Amino acid sequence: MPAIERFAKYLSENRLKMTRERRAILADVLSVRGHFDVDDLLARLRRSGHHVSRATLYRTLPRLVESGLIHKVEMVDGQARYELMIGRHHHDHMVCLRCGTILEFESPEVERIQEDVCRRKKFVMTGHTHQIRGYCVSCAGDDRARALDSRGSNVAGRSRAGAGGARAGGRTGP
Amino acid sequence: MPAIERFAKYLSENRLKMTRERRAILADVLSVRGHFDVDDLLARLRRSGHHVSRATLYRTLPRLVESGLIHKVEMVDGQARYELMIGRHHHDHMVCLRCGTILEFESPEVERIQEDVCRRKKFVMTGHTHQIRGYCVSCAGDDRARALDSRGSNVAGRSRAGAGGARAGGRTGP
DNA sequence: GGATAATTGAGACTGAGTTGCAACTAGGAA
DNA sequence: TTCCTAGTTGCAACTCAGTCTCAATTATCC
Ligand SMILES: [Zn+2]
Ligand SMILES: [Zn+2]
Ligand SMILES: [Zn+2]
Ligand SMILES: [Zn+2]
Repeated sequence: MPAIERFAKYLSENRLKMTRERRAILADVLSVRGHFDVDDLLARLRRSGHHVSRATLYRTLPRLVESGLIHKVEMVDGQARYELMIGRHHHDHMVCLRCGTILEFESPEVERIQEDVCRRKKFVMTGHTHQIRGYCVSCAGDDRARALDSRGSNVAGRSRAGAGGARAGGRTGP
Repeated sequence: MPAIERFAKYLSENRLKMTRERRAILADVLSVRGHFDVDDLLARLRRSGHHVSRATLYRTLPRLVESGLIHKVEMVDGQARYELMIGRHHHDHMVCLRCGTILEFESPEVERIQEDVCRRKKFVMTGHTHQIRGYCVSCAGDDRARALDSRGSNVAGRSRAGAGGARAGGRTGP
């Protein structure tokens, strides 16, 4: 089933409306591969001439998540990312502290162990977050790398471009 | 080596000073078992008659982390926790979405797999975060549980006591 | 073509955490 | 011990992601 149709179905099933804004957001989301954040999305929307307010975007993303079209990646650095989940299945992430690159990994073994642990502790798991921090190939070996994290305030190069005005930042994740 | 001495060593090695505030914070941190957040700590400090500003607390915690005495647990819900690490080793966490209880687990197997993955992707790992969300024994089976998370905005019962004034909240994490 | 409930945008607000700055103080030098 | 200076503190203003309020707008059902 086409994404737009799937979203429409989800909406009508929940007595929600298919608005121009929601259509624009979905269209944009479908056009990106990889992980993106709210600012990325907003910048692209504006560039393509759509007027969607930040509030509306923040209100729509959870709908797209609930409809199963995208997935929210709650980053520990406090900046959530999203990714298209159509035809994909669960995986976890590795984040480069210098360039921001996000790699993916999956391990049925780890998933199994998680369930074992939960069973043992009688814990009902509803979700999990598993992120590896460090430096990707092209950033490792760099001077700035090393040290930081593990012990110490692990906050390194955020990709946030300084930005000029209040919240106009245009980011373009690698 | 006693904690206070270890901290003093760390401080002098870094040309930092052992102030009354730092001593009070360390003493308090040493008196707690389990995971605590900044508000917990601040409330206890005030209760025990110490005047330590929020800013100072935020400035001191990274020092305690760097000295290896405590560890920062970056929660995905945006509220960092800390825990004493003296005589302990690495572990990860399970967080109850209803009561806030934090359980711990450790799996050498998972840690090994992580390293394998990194080796394979030529990623230099400096740290990781692995958190399982769900419901603990006493909260599972409850009505409010179920649904939420996994798909949908996984935000459930934060332990935050309503609190009256601006930031006076007294929390007492289980 | 309405009626009506959902939606939108703007801006105020929240909450965790950070920062600039003037006053203060630990701790080595004299 | 007294001085001197770099480090420290508290406060308040600020940042930043995200949420909320509310009047105006609009999709959908009849
Ligand atoms: Zn996983
Ligand atoms: Zn991914
Ligand atoms: Zn681990
Ligand atoms: Zn722990």
